[in-house]
Amino acid sequence: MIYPSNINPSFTDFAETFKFDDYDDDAFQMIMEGISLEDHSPTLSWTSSEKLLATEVTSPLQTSLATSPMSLEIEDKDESKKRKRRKDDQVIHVFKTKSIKEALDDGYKWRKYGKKPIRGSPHPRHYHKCSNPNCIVKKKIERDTTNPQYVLTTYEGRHNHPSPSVVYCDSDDFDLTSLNTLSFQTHTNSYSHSPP
DNA sequence: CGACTTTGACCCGCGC
DNA sequence: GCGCGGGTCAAAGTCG
Repeated sequence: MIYPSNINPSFTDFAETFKFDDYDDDAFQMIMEGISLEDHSPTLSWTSSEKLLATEVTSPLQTSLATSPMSLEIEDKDESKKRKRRKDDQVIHVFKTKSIKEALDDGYKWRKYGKKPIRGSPHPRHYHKCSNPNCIVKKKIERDTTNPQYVLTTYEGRHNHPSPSVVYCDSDDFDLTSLNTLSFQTHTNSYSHSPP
């Protein structure tokens, strides 16, 4: 089974999303495209412009990584083009999230350092850096031009420190022992994440 | 007062 | 070489 290991909302937000009976009324809708709210068994589907390059996730515990962007890697044409100008070991993650809010809580602290109007889009792009002085991870946030309901969040690099607000899980369904090592395969490399 | 946001200026890569 | 557009810097403003 493939799980969207996401993405941005803090685990708290993520969990709450699945509890909403009438989520349309909530100011914050975070529904990843393709997630079934009925059976709580998420499956993935992405827009045709995106190619899912990492597909295998081993357990529902992936949802516990909602606080961490080190998960799935999605490549679209533009990002692939831009990547050529980046360092070889640069890791890019693009997440598409249905949300009214643009500033989704992913558990890390970010400092905004720029905002630019994007040609062809009525919505500006926001630039953020990780607030940790020793961490060079960057995040770009913009609204999907074709569907403004969605927010595209692009992460560049990997955090070299734990999230200041990690919540791994609080459900009986989760097997904590599985958290020791979670591995992912991307098109550029494979890596694993061990929680602190 | 420190942390964060805003915003105009600047830098740089790319296409022509 | 030049212009355009995306990305970054840094000073000023804001907020708690």
